[in-house]
Amino acid sequence: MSKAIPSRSEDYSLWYNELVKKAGLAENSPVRGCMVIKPYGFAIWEKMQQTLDKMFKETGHSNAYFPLFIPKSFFSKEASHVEGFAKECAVVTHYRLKNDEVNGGVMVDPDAKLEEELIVRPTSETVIWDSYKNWIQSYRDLPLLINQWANVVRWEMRTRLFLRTAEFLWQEGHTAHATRQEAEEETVQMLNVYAEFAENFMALPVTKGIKTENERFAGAVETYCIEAMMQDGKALQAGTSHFLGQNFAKAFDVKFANKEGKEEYVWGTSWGVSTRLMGALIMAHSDDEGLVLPPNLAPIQVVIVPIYRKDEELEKISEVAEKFAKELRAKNISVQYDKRDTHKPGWKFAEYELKGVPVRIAIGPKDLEKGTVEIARRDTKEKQFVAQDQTVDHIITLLDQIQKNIYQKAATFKEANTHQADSYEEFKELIEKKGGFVYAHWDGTSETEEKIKEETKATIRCIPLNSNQEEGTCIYSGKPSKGKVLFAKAY
RNA sequence: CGGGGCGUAGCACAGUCCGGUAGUGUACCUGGUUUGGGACCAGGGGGUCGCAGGUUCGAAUCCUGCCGCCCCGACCA
Repeated sequence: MSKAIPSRSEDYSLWYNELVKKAGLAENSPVRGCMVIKPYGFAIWEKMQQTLDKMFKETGHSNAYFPLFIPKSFFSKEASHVEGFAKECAVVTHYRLKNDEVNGGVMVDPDAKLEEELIVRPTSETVIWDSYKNWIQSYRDLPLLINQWANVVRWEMRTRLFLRTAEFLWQEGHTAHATRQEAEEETVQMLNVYAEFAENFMALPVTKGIKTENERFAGAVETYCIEAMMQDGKALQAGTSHFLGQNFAKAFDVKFANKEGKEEYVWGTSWGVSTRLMGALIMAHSDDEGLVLPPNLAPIQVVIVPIYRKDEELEKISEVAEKFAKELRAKNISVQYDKRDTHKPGWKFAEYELKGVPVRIAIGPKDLEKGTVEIARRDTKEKQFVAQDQTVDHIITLLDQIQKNIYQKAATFKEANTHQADSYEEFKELIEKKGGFVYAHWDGTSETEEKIKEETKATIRCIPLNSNQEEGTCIYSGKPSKGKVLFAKAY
């Protein structure tokens, strides 16, 4: 990137957009509000998918797939669910086109109107619970632990690459349980899986918490979330896990016979993360040179660039390079040896920095002479010469250090931009001037939350799980508060 | 849907006020010299100036209408 990370939110948006495009992650599609994910961007997403999928399976979940289309009638069975999603749904009304004899081209065939419209899923609770009705009869069928990798469509008014697109890729878990307690435990478990993934793989420190009633998922009893801080100080909701109570079971009549032979409604959860995580990854770690990818998610962890004048030189360098590539791959490290003669070394250096490759090895004639290689790390941009016989070990430790360092840097930033406000004056000052996360007392009412949002644009991101339960008075209304909550401007 | 900005070569833009038949950088192609931080020189290809209509001898430029994109707001993962 030619310019430094901008501080004004408007400039930050442009900077972000430019980075996403330059790094070859994604681009705007001609289709309204949609994006094209390019191979390099998709490679990162695949890494995320593989990692999460493994974590889901380790916690006992299985994958399945449900329809893209949801009959309108399904959708309206859970009252608050419709209300929450009605405004942003794409609707299929016809099933055929025909030649337009008047204007040329094709037109929607008016004779092909569907009797019942189909909604393109904005989320799959309704179709899935409709199936669960048939899948669940007895307590022996529970718990039912299903996940689906899918695309969903939400007709958002304004879109932004990865963070909010009309169509996005995600994973949605939908589980059914015999008891309230078990469902609640599942909700928290999956929240912890997300937090672990964010922190250990994305190198993204997150705050776990519960959403307020205003921000709660439509149809949920309780919504848990993880909130991350971006480099402009704004908050980004990185994942949600919902305790659905018996709401969907009642709406879709999903009952089971318990051990005593009595019929009961099942208890549900749902949880999801999306390609939005890609946005989080980009915004949390990138610098003026481009992406900074944590080694645990980087499609290419190590790139080897030869520096040479003549073909004989390249041959000798390649021998060394191929040897390292082989040895590193044997240690499960993904390596790319870029010996293209169509680009010069300096060009390649800049290119791989833009793409966020964590480690670069450069090998030139000087290295052949001295038995060394030059190793550069992306996060700090430090370079050093390392003896060839120590290179593999060095890189293994280095990748680990980089992973930790990126996390630490983000954690330090989050810490430094988290503040406490004891009065509304102080609160407004912090939100306006410093941004970041602001902890403050709140009286627990939606009215106060709304007022603060109107006046400052800051919303309650969550009621943090690990918050100290100190009593106090609401900064806005002066009424009693049970503990501080997390406010921030959000994406 | 409101408020601002913008549509000219693959990309980034100048030219528009003041009309004269399209330009710069970059990318691309060819040849040569280069290669330890996005090389240099020479030559070359590529644009119905967003679309439609109007004014004019003549329109990227002026007028009218439409379409699209971006940023901010409302909505949201």
